[in-house]
Amino acid sequence: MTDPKETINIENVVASTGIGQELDLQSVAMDLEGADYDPEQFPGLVYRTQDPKSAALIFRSGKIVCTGAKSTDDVHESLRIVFDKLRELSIKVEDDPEIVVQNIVTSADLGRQLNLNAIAIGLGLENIEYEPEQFPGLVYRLDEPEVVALLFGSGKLVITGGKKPKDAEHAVDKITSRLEELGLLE
Amino acid sequence: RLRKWQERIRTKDAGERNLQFALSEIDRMASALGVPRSVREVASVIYRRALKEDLIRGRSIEGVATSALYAACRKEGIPRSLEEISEVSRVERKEIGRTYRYISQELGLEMKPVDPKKYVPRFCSELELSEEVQSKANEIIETTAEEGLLSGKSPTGYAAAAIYAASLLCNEKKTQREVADVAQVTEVTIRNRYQEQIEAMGIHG
DNA sequence: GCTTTAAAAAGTAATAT
DNA sequence: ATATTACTTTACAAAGC
Repeated sequence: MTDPKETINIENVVASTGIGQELDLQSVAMDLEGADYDPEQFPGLVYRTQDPKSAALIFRSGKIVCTGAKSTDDVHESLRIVFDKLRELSIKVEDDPEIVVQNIVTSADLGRQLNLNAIAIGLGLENIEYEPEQFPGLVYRLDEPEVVALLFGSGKLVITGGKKPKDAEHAVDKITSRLEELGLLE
Repeated sequence: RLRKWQERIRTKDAGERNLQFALSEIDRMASALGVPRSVREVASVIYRRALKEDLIRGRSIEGVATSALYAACRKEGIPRSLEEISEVSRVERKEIGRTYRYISQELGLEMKPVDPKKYVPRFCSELELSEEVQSKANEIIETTAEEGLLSGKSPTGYAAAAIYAASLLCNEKKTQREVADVAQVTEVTIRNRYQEQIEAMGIHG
C-alpha cells in the first residue's frame, strides 16, 4: 500500500513580501506591460509571471502578495522576476526582501473510498462540517498542525492553511491514523 | 439617569420588535412551506438561542430566522432543501446556507447529514406515486448508500434518482423532467445518480 | 464584511453542440 | 444526450470601502 504521504502535491503557495518603498501604481501600470490595475475594483495591481506561473498583487505601500506558485522555490523565483521588473522601471527595491509564506494548499490521496457519513459521526459532528447539499467535501479542522482538510468520497483530500510543506505531511499522518483507529479506512 | 432609563426601554422595545418580526417571519415561511407547528416551535427555540448567544450580530434577522427554520425542518425529520427554503425567504440560498452552517456550529446543533429517504414520501406524493414505489425507492437508497455511493452527493438529487428508478421498476413511470421539477434538481443530476444506483443494485436499466 | 489572486478536490448547474 | 464552462468549499496576505 502506497503511503498517502507520497501522494502529497503542493498546488498553490501564497506569500507576502515588500520592497520597502511606496509606489505610484498608476505609473507602474503604464510602464509594466501585462499589468492589470483597476483601483475602483481592487487597490492592488495584478502582475502575472509566466515561468513560474504566478500572480503578484502589488500595492501602493510597496507590499506584495504572490499566489499561484507550485512550490516555495517558485514563489522566490516569481518574486525575483517581479523585483527585477520593478527595478527596470528604476524603482528602488531592497536587495533581499523578506518573503513570508502565508498559506500552502496541498492535495493528496488516501487510496481508498471514504464513507463520509460514517466519518462525520466517527470524528464527531461537533468537530466537522459536512453539508453535501452545499459542498461534496467534509471539512475537518486540525489543531496540530493548524490546518483545514477537505475530505472527499474518492479518498482524495485537500489540505490548506499550512505554512510549511511539512504541515501537510503531519496532517495526512494524523488523518490516516485517526481514520484507521476508527476503522473507517475501508 | 432618566435618559439612560429611556434608552434602555427603547433598546428593549427594539429588541422585542425584532424578536416579534423574526418569529412572525418564521411563521410566515413555515406556513408557505406547509410544515407542522412543531417545526415552527423548534425553529423559534433555535432563533432564541442564537439571539441569546449573540449570533445575530453582523447578520440579518431574516437570514438567521430562515436558517433556524431550515435547521428545524431537518431536526424534525421533514427537511426542505435550501432551494425550497429560499423560495419563501427574501434571503438568497447562499446566505441561508452559510448562516445555517454558522449557527449550527456555534449552537452545537450536531446536525446529521440529511437522509435522502426523508424526501421520498413528499416527492412521491407530489408525483402521485404509489406506496410500492416509495418502498422501492427507499430500498434503492438504503442499499446503494450502504455501498458508499452517497458520499458527497446532494440528498435531493439522490432521492430523485431513486424515485425515478423505482417508478420505472414498478411500471409507474415518471419522466426525468417530472421528477427533476419536484425535487428541484436537473435531469443531468438524476441521470448521473440513476446510472450509479442501477449499477450498484445490479439492475439492468 | 466585501473587493482580487491562485489552486485542488467533486458535485451540481447553466449553456452549448 | 454529452461537453464545456462556471460556481460551491477551505486558507491567506494585501488596502480600502
